[in-house]
Amino acid sequence: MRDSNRPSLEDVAALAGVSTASISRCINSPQKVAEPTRKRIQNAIETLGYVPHFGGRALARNRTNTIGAIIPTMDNAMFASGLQAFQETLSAARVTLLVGSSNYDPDQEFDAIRSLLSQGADGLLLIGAARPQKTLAFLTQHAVPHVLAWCCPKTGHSPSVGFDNQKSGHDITAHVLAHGHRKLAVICGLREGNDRATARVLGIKQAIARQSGAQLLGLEECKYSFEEAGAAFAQLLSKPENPSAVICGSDVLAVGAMLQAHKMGLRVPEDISITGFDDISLARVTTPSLTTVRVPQHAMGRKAAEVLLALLNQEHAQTLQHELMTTIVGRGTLARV
Amino acid sequence: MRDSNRPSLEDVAALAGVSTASISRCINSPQKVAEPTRKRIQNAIETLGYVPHFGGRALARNRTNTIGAIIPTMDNAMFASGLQAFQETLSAARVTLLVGSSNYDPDQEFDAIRSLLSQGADGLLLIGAARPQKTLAFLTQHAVPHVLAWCCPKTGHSPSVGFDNQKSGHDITAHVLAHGHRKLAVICGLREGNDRATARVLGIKQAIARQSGAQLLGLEECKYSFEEAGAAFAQLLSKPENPSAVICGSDVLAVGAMLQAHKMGLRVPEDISITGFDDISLARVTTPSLTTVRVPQHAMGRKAAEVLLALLNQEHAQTLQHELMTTIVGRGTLARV
DNA sequence: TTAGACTATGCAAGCGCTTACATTCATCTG
DNA sequence: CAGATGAATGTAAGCGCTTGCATAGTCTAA
Repeated sequence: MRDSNRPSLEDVAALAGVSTASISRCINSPQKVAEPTRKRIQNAIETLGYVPHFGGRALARNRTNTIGAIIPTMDNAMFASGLQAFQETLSAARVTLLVGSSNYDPDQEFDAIRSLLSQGADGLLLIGAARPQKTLAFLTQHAVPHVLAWCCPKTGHSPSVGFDNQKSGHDITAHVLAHGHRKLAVICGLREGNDRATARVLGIKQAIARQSGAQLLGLEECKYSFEEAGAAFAQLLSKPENPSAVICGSDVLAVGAMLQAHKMGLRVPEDISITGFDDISLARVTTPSLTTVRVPQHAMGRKAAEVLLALLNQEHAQTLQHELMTTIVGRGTLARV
Repeated sequence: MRDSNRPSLEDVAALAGVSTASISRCINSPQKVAEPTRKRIQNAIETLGYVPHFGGRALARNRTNTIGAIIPTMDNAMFASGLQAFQETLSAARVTLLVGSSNYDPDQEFDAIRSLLSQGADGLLLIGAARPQKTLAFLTQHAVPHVLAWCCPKTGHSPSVGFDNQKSGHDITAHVLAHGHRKLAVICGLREGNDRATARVLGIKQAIARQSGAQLLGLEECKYSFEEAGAAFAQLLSKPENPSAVICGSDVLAVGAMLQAHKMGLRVPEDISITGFDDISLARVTTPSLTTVRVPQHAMGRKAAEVLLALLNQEHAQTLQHELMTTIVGRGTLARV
């Protein structure tokens, strides 16, 4: 049954006294329509309040101009500004962003992929490189254009835009060691299925191994929440020997640790140093503000969008793997010992 | 040109040896298809990796099972958890959420509305009740199902799920006054086109007016950013007479003010009290943590989704205006004088 | 046994749009 | 001035799916 409220191309055509084809052309490539006709058509569109029907268009074009992004979580701001930049860039290209979340669960990610595709997404943004065979097979079978972000896989042939998590983990640790710390501890996110967290820890361990006299007193895995990070921090400090610095795999963890330190009467950084990772806005808000690793989220999101758009337009990209650099932001939570 | 990668209903039908109609039925109302046929069809779907074509479906059904939400900003977490709850509820009903943002600009909001509708949104979530005639006319003309959130308009007949901003502004101010403060100042968001901010300030002024001896020493409007709020705070404290408490229209503003106070060597709350509004996660992170107004974001988002879904299913709702209650969360930034 | 009631499936007409191709008409060229 | 050229517009065939209606097959009850 025809929805009487919604004017169709045909209605516009009738009002403007032209064929539907002209209307379509007028909308999609105005230069193909003569000036006076165009004016008449635009008037008709205006008066009817015509909005093209998405389904009809998608069907005829076999393209939705929609792309999907699957983010592990929206709970914290870890991916927010990258996603924002991604979205802005897409928006400029008149492409709509559809967001799904995986909850750090490969199965949920798979579902999200199916769901976004069934919503008509022309391409996908995925976080990280590690995923089960089933997912990879699905992406291949359907030839889904996609780009990986927040990582820079040395293997595989998916386009990617990201940074070297392992190297960054190494760097911040070297930075902490350079401040004289030797007894370290780590709080990281759950590593299973999370290649970024895994790589960061690898880098941290590597840096510690390279520094004589340095030791890793403990490592706690937990979800990215203040509460769990607080508990992890307490756990690390319940052992006979206390670390002088706790390196955290994310700002959220670091802030959770700081909150807990405060509860336990420990001063940061006088009694214990804490570092984060990501440099989300949270990092500037705490007292003292957080020494952390700045991830070029904005550039990453933007570049990822550009790569994906190029992919959809069948442009042949030169570079498939884009590696961006992280930097260390020295603020107040790291003391010299 | 047919995309060879993508199996269509017809392909599945051929493989399963049935008509396309049966496949469609098997997907949309399995009970209408006999057990053995269903099995065969499911097999075929599986082996081909069939995913229904969104456009085709949307066209045939004239419904996308997609709804749009237009949020003023995604920069901060002000709307995050409400939106999260909204999305979860929709998700459970197999409806996809499309998010747009307006940047607190009515024109951008109008564009976002058009854009989401042209993306096929079946309905919309909008924040606040104040919008230009042009927008209202458009919504009416197209008979767009929508619900307003974060507000509870006494007038107009759009369904809404929200709270009384004015009353909440009044309440937190009364709370501050009850702590003995008499010299107050306010930092609020830009009020033009923002009925929530406007109402909150109205409530604040009302409460001050009702308390003899209380005065409003200054009011600064600024964008919702730490920096601008910091500048606003500095401005308020540059006058001959200093407030003993600064009431902020949002946690973001309050945190910006706290950061600035810290820079200026003022202790919170010993030297100056600060209150927020919203109770986003930020509020727990500062030292001391923020006294603020808790907005029932989760309940609001969930309820809004329920109302909107009911609307789309043509169910006749009893109540159209849902008002939820806010509460005051006393934490560390409000001192007694 | 057979009419009647169901159930399971197929047929085919759209849904609103895009676009290859056809047509018309004005303009130019030799 | 006939024919060629090209710009502007129209015609109509799908795109992949849903669904009302038709049909075939199965079961029940008198």
